[in-house]
Amino acid sequence: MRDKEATRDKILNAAEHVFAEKGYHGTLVDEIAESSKTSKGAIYFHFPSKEEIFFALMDRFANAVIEDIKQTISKERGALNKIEASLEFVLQSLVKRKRLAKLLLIHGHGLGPVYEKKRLEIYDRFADVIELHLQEAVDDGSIPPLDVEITAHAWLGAISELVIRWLYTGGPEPLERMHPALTALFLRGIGARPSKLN
Amino acid sequence: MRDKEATRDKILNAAEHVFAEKGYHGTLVDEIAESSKTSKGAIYFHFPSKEEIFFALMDRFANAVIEDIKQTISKERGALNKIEASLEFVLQSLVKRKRLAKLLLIHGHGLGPVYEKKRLEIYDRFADVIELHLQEAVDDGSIPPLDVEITAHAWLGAISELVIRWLYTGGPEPLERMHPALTALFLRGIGARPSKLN
Amino acid sequence: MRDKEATRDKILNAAEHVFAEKGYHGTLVDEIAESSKTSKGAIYFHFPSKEEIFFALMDRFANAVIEDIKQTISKERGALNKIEASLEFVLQSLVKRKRLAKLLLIHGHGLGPVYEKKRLEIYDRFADVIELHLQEAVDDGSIPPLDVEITAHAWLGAISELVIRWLYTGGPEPLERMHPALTALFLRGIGARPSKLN
Amino acid sequence: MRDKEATRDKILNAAEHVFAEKGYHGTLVDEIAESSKTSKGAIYFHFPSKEEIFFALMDRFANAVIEDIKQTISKERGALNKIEASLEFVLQSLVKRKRLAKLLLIHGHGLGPVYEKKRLEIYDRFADVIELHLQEAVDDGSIPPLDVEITAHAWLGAISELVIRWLYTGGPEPLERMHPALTALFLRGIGARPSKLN
DNA sequence: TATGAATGAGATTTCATTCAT
DNA sequence: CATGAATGAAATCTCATTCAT
Repeated sequence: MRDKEATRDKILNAAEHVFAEKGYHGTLVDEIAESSKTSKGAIYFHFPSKEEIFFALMDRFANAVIEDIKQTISKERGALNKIEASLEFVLQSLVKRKRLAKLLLIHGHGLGPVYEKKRLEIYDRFADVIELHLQEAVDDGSIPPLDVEITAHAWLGAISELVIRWLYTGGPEPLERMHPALTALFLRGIGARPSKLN
Repeated sequence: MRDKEATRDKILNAAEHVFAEKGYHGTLVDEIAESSKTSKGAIYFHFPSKEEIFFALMDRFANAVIEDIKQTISKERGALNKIEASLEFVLQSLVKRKRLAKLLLIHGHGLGPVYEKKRLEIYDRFADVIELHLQEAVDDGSIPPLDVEITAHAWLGAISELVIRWLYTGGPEPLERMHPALTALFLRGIGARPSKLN
Repeated sequence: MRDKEATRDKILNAAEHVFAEKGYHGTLVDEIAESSKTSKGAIYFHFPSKEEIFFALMDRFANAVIEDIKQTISKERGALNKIEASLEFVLQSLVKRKRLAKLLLIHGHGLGPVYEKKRLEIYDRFADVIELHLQEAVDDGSIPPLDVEITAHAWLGAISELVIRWLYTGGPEPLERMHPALTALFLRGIGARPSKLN
Repeated sequence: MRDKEATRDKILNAAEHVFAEKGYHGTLVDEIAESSKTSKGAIYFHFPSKEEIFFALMDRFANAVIEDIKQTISKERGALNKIEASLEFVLQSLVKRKRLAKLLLIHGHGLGPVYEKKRLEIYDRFADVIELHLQEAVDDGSIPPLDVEITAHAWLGAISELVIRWLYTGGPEPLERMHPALTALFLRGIGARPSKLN
């Protein structure tokens, strides 16, 4: 029997390219087939529908990023340091994986309500990590008490918006300008002591 | 002339409902026709395409909100007060006009690049108002210097994300919980003096 | 507005031709569109699915034949005469409308269980007419008591089988040979007095 | 060799189930593979096509029934007795082997002309047996001369129709009601002397 | 022999837009 | 201005069959 996984991955990789370039509705299944050098039949053997290809891509992306974030965070000591490190890491991830960022942040919306639910799920997973460490920081007295859930989601929203804007306008200064400005905004926002601010 | 407007508005109102419920691609022109109790022919008499109906709706919404914000702000004295008032007002607007908010914040994305440009335009108009007053606050020494553009967009992103989340999960505490938490986050984030925080 | 009924009929007429020639699965909706000189869109405007076109055709056929039979029968006097007349008429109908007969008797089966239900429904309507007059004949003493339901369906089955066979083998003697043989078989079968038999 | 037969039979048995339930076109080769607990590859090793599986099934059924009928008939003395016995036997066979009966009588039609030819072939084999004995009965003066070919096929048609109807409506009285009614109808129809009728 | 992943021609259906009335 | 029947390009998905393993 031929290599099942290899084909599935070829499809996913091709889909990532095409979706990112043309958006969900702009992408034909035929294009994914051609671009993946497999066939429409192979696609429908591995995925029940076009939509599911997209969702599989979102999951793959979310899992990879979450995993990386946890890795990164584990190297830091102190809740605030962990938070700051993860903020930087998320920004870097999105910037590095432009294609996937476009998928997750923009093109998916074409799917309508169904997509939005999935997206919120994924954001929740990101938020969970942030909330965890915010709560730690509150508990150890590094910052005053605050609504960690709202804060986490507000941060994610801010990051999304700025990355989308950057993705569209193609500005040159993704990290250079966004990173320090956001760090300051976020850390001040939660009442972190000035010393944490460069 | 009267009737012309009447028909156009019937179409727009119906479209607002249907788009908000099913998303852009999920909405058939036939549905708008039926829901508006006019006809497909009438729709294509008043609008050149489905896309333009959507854009007209977004403009209608953006204009109304921007106008209202300016009104609100003009009553306040002091840059920080203006900022705080507008934050509250935007939240209230979005919460009040659920349907239109859904359109602007979510469902349009299906249109792809074309839509996103339009959306960024509208966000820019919101951001402009915020930036203006942030700069004022910096200039009069109320707050330390900061990147007003990034800050404005970060705020908008945070607000969007939270409102979308609320729109989808239907949580009961839109303003009650979001408003104070966001105010604190935002004002602290820009280094407003504690006295401004309740 | 264009003439709704005319198009619907054009589609139905074309479908009758094509289905009869190629069978249900052998017929493409494209072929019906082309043959009807309308368009695929028009077809799907008038019928929700290919299947429904077929069913509409069956209904049209059944209604026409039933109507004609009733007409024919009404001219005869005496239950047995009515029965004999209708037997002759059904045979003639099927022979005359080869195309529709093929549709009803043969090609529909391609639809599977769904079709069979519909076909049984139609046969029931035919059977009802026969049963009615058989019962009359029993009641007025022309023939001995018998199971009119079973008899009616047995007759229909016999006729179907022979017509199908004729349709396939293309034998030249449809009425000439089938009609007298079947008349004798049927009338004797229900115990009609010899005088009725030529 | 053992195993080869075993697999072939597993496939045939599974196919019988699935075809009977869903009709020819409604049945996927995958379903036969799954239901037979073999594989698509195995199916295509044993049969050149889906169609041939169906035909093999029909042959299997026809052979079994014909063989049984000949057996049954050989035990009877007198042409009319043989005829009556075979009528009863065919009914019993169909009733007993519901699934195969469905296949032969109904679902195959989906195959179009190809199938119908096959079906007519099989019916011819049944008809041959009937014709043979009808002719004998005519020859020995038990019944008046008649068109034995038409009669035989008319009988088969009548039986088919009634069995199909019973198969679909699931009426409870297959033999109890059908058998005596049909016997009377058929025997009277060929002019058998009253004494033959119970 | 057996497996099941892969193929790909082709099927049905959708839907924004047009246009005769 | 309004109507809604008609258009037709294009989209997704199906499934018998093949074939590398």
